[in-house]
Amino acid sequence: MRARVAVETAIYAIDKPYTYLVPADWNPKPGMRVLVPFGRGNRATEGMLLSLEEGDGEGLKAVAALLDPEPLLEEGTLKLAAFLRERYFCTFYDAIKAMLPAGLWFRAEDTYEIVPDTGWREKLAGQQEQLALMEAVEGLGGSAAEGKLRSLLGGDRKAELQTLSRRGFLTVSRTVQRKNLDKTETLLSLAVPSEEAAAFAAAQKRRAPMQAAVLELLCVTGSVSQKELCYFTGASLGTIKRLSELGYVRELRQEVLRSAYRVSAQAAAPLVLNPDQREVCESLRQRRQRETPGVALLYGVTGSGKTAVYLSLIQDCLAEGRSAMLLVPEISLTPQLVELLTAHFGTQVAVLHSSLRIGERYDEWKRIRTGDASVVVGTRSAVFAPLRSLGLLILDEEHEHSYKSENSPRYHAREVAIYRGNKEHALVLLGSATPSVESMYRARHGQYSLYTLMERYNGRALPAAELVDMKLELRAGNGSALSRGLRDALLHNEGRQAILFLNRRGTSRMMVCVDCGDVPQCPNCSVNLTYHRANGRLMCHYCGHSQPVPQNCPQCGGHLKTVGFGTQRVQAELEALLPGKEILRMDADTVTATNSHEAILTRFREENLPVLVGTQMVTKGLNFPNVNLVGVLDADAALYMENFRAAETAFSIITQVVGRSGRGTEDGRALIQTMTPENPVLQLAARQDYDGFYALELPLRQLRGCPPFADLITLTFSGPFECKAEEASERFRGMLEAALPKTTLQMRILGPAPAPVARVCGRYRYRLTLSLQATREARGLVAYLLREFSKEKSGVGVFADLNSYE
DNA sequence: AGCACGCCGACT
DNA sequence: GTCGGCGTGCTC
Repeated sequence: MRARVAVETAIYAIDKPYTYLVPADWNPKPGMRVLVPFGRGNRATEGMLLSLEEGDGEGLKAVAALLDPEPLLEEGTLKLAAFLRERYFCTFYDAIKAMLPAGLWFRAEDTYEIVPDTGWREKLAGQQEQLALMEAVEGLGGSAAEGKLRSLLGGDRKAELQTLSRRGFLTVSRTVQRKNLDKTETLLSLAVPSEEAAAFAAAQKRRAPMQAAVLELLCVTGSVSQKELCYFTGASLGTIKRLSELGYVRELRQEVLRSAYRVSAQAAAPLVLNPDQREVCESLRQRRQRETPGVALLYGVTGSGKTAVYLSLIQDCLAEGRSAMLLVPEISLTPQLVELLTAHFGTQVAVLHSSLRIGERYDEWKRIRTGDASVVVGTRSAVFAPLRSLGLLILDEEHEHSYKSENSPRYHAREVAIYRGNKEHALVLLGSATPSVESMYRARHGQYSLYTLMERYNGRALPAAELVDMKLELRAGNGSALSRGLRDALLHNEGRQAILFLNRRGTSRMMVCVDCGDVPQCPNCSVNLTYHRANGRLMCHYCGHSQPVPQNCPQCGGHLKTVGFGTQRVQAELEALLPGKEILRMDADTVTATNSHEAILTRFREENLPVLVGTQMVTKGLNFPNVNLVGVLDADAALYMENFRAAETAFSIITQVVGRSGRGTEDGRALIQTMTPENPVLQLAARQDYDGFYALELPLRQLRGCPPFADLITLTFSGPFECKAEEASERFRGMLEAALPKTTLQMRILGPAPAPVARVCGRYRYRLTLSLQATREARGLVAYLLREFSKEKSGVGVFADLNSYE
């Protein structure tokens, strides 16, 4: 038998199924991991068994070992990995690593062993480095793992170790081990009838009171975990061992799951749907019953109750014995949603997101796989959750950028959800108050079905939003962050609350020299260093470079001062405006581990503080019934981004924050401060006019050859020399232009141009952008050229990104 | 990307 | 002669 295997170490240029011989009496199945010899050196390498075929293995290497007793991936999941590989220009292993929890991975390590009687001591005389290495191995008992040597001697000893093994002084062997083992606990129970145990306990009471206590507890409870038993009785492990030896107690090892979330304390309030919601639910329910339910877009204004629709549909799904997933952009911003789901569905809910510890994540994954959990709520990567008989996939806030992965595989969770929904006959429901232009286009052109919820909760009207011209404020001598109108509104808002939003990309701070204006830059990247208060250091978000804050400006020796992104200044202005009132601030500095996003919002609501000022974070979160005033302090910031989605993002953010106002009993008000009040995107956002925005944006997308009319493939070339990176992208353009006439493809090629962040980790980056229909043929051509390019060994790396958000 | 093979200069 | 530096080409 022969096996087709995807190999872990294969890079993109050589990634393909490799064929190996399988020994006759083995029982391999597709989806199992294997160990195979790979490359000239026949290094033991992890691989994934893709398929099996009949035939002899003439001239083939043989699979060395099966690593899994049962398949880890099913047929469908293997196909999904192939889909990711083909669509997002990644290797097979990149794809499966994104799909599986980290706890499953094996770690390979080389162990070096001294070959006896080689006379290495004499032959290496004078070669200090190598001699030291050999002696270190000898000191460790003649055999040492690479990691151990590295920590002992420091630095990378790979080259020297290789030389020593080539010269025959050392042998190398490879061990492959699971990184995270399943957590188990020992369960104890009585090994004898309880009467007998009780009698023994009574007899032992004087001489061995601990033994008696253990047995008495076991008589009452039947079986208890060893940890709990020790905790409640104060017994030591020795006591238990002794009882086990005496034959009174039986030990049983059992797997336990680490769960990150506790079950909700309160029971769920029954779901009450208004007539609109009920109608949408009913219609979606029918759609879900179809053989191919397809994709539905639920367009519902802020506060129209999309969540209730989600819950109702999930409920139905479970009642039918099918499972469901709910994806959210960022779980830490939506703790109330997780709470709501656990209140309704209890332990059936599994939560998956990036800040879970590896073990927790792995355990949630296992609960899903075994069917113990049938509702998954999670961020982007939860779209791969191994739910069986999936009936429903929901993407809440489907327009959010966090659904797009920024590293390989650069997938979009929406696209993966649609793929899965299609294959597994499950309904995909995209929800948003400001749908992405792509999704709305598809909904209006019949590719998706469109459902609308226009009625706001409690029938509240949308807040009245006004654009405030900040140019006029400046002319009137008001240089502060708050316009006169906003000051006035804040002063006459007695007893009510206001949210002020400072729209800055990112949420970080930097340092600037007050004398020469210099801003410390990262030595490796073309970005400003950001100041981290927690460790008092300047750090780079791209490469991780970190340095202490300099005493004085490195350029002129002047004074360095941190510049907040303005929230601090606004806070000070507000304190002056409203003396004696506490002004709550929420940004990267005030949100810490102990003072969470949630804690700040809770204080705001419960203490009825007058003003909350903050960055992006204030746009998401709980509903505040007492907020009747919202201020967007610098609406322009969102508009000036290099991305074709800038307008969409700005519209969405402003609409969201304006929607925070007037959720209670009275109608709200919103003031949007801008230098360009004539900007149509801002005007439309102020009117909450999504349809108007869509009508404005769509023809621009068509004109520019952007989604939904065409796909964009971004090719990024990076290398240590700027001219080489540029030259390489120029050459790639030439390769594309030469290949195009032989195809039926149409494409527009933009660039080369320096990437928005031109240097990262000391590597210069250039970009080509292709505007085309990303058909199979087009992707195939790009993939082919990427492989050809990599073979050139130009010293320039390249990656492709389909419909990038960067 | 690794890794081995091979050719060439330096040193024993 | 032997060792190691670096260029080249392949990975079932």
